Amino acid sequence: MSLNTPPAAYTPPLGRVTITDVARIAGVSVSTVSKVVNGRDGIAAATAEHVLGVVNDLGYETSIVASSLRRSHTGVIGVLVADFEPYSTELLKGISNAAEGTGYELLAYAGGNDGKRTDWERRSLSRLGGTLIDGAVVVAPTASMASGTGIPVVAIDPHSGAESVPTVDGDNVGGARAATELLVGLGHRRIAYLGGRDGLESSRLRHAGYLQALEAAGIPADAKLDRVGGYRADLSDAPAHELLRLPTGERPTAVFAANDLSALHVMEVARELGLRIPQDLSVVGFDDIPESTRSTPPLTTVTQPLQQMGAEALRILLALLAGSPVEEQHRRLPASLTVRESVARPGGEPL
Amino acid sequence: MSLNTPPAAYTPPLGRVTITDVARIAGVSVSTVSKVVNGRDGIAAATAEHVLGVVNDLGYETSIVASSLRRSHTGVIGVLVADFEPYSTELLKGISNAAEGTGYELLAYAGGNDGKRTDWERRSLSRLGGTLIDGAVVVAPTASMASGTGIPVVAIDPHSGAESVPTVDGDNVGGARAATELLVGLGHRRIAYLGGRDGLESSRLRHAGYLQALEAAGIPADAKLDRVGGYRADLSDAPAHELLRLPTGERPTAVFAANDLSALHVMEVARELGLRIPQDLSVVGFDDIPESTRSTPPLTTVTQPLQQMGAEALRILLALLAGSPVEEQHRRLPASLTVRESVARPGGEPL
DNA sequence: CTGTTAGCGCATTCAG
DNA sequence: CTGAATGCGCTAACAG
Repeated sequence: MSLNTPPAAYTPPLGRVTITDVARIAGVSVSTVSKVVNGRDGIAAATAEHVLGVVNDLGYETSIVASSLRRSHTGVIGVLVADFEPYSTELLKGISNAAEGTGYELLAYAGGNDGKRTDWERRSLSRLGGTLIDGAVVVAPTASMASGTGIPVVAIDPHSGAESVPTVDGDNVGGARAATELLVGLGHRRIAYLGGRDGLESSRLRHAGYLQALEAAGIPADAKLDRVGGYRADLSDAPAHELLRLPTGERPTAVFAANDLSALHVMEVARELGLRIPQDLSVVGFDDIPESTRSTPPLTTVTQPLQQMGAEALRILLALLAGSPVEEQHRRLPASLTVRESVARPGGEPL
Repeated sequence: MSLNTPPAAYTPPLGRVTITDVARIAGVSVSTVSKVVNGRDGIAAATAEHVLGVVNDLGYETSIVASSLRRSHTGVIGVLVADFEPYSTELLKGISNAAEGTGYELLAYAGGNDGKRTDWERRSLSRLGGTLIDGAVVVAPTASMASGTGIPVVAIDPHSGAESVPTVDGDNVGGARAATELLVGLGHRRIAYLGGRDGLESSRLRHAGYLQALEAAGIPADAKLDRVGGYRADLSDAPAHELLRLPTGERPTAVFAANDLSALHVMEVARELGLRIPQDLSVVGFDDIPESTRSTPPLTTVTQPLQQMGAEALRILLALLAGSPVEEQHRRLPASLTVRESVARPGGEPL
């Protein structure tokens, strides 16, 4: 069959197989291959079959890059994070589960790990949007993403300030208050707070919950015990050392850290300084990442339904992509306290 | 200044800001903007400054898609996974840490969650490679990726059979043998095996380790106790039920599952069937994902240095990208047994 | 120093 | 039913 005979000028594809390679080997035009691959009709059955055979032989796949440049949609949803750490990967698991069976593929992009850049979310969105991805879930953006692109966006754990995109978060105030109340109830009075990243609404709200609980208990807020850990282990190192090196009598008997990552680091610093947990220091975190059960002792923390939050964000994004109006702009999921062995009464008596 | 006056035909950018928008508003040509943005020299300082001003005002970022189509490299490394689950996200954390400061950004792509497709790795590689990403780390590919593209590739937990790409894995045989020996040492004789995904070398090797340990102990292998769970909770459900519903006397007193995900599911099924762990059934997993400490009781498992494996894969890939010869084609990291509360002697006596 | 031209791989008109 | 032409946003030659 002459169709199967490669033309004289045939060059075996060395690197990536392109649509041109397929066309040349199949002996048809590029546009015919495109139509066959995309299932457009108006192609003779015999031609289609033959082309598909070549496609299969060569292992051709349309380049998402080239096609997205030309097309308006790609069937790919982006998940934009600063970094792949326990919090964002937990959301990712939830998003991934929820994406199953929707026909969309997932592309997670970490564009913030170069350090100094603060507007990674707008930057990433701009770099990928409009072409590569049809929509995006942005995790913990610290800046507005307005004017970034025209694609639909949903934010998880949004930044402070007005934002026009739908958001998903947990009950930050309630969770923080519950965590602080637990410590107060145990008899702690010097309860330090290791805050989150500036610019994030969750950071502001957890701080507010902490202060509310102190006030309700009649405990005056002490600026010396109120630090910022930036939600990260490295940024928590200095403030944790400062807090735990305060002279006895001033040193906190408990630390409520704004997320688990910084709480776990507080525990490390405590161990380093010879403080026993929970006898000498109680520690509470926020998020309940899987790692929170791996420490010794396991960490008491505020449980957020992270995977569910991710799934919810994807659900909203899919609705947006389908053109359905979004019923609620802010979806808040409940948080609950999970008590493990990192807390005790000030003296060290167990619960 | 006339340069700042938009030309008559000015249209405000609605969706994404393109290089053309910037050029038009800055009153220069597209190529001039390109040169400025990419820091090429041969541009008057004043022009550069002016263009950068417009770029900033408009929040322009070069589209990774368009530029990658033209350029040979993108500064982005792809991590290709079937799915975002605890195993792959743990690797992702390690890769992400190792990528910090290298100048590369990370793009994780889940192309296998559409179900029936088995050759997701070649497909994803073909869709992204050659253009979007400079190199790729492929997690648990079950098929060869040869001829997919021309970019360098490193595989973690590779498929069975000859593969030309460098690979990283853990000590599967040794780990599986240690796990089985633990159970044998406790006095178990009916030790079931819940195998991994066919096509993966790790699956084959863990099975081999299990059989080796049985043979060394003089315990005949029993086909009825040797099942396949596909490394996934859903695929483990039926075989787990079958194993645990065997009549007393035939029912295994211990299950060694090929990964933690299936081991955790075995524990769920056991609970559902009213079997107590570890009194009625001992369970051991493989991987030591963070979730393995969250179960009650915590799971005994074979610890693989997952994050380190990810970091190692990235290190090799970077060497490949830099053109350095790779010293070893197969990098195997040690595995060790981590005993938690999910195992006991057959009778149920604690350790 | 700056603008013009030519494609990267592909999908989409519009003619044959 | 199929092929040739056009352009997506961008960069790299090459002119001016």
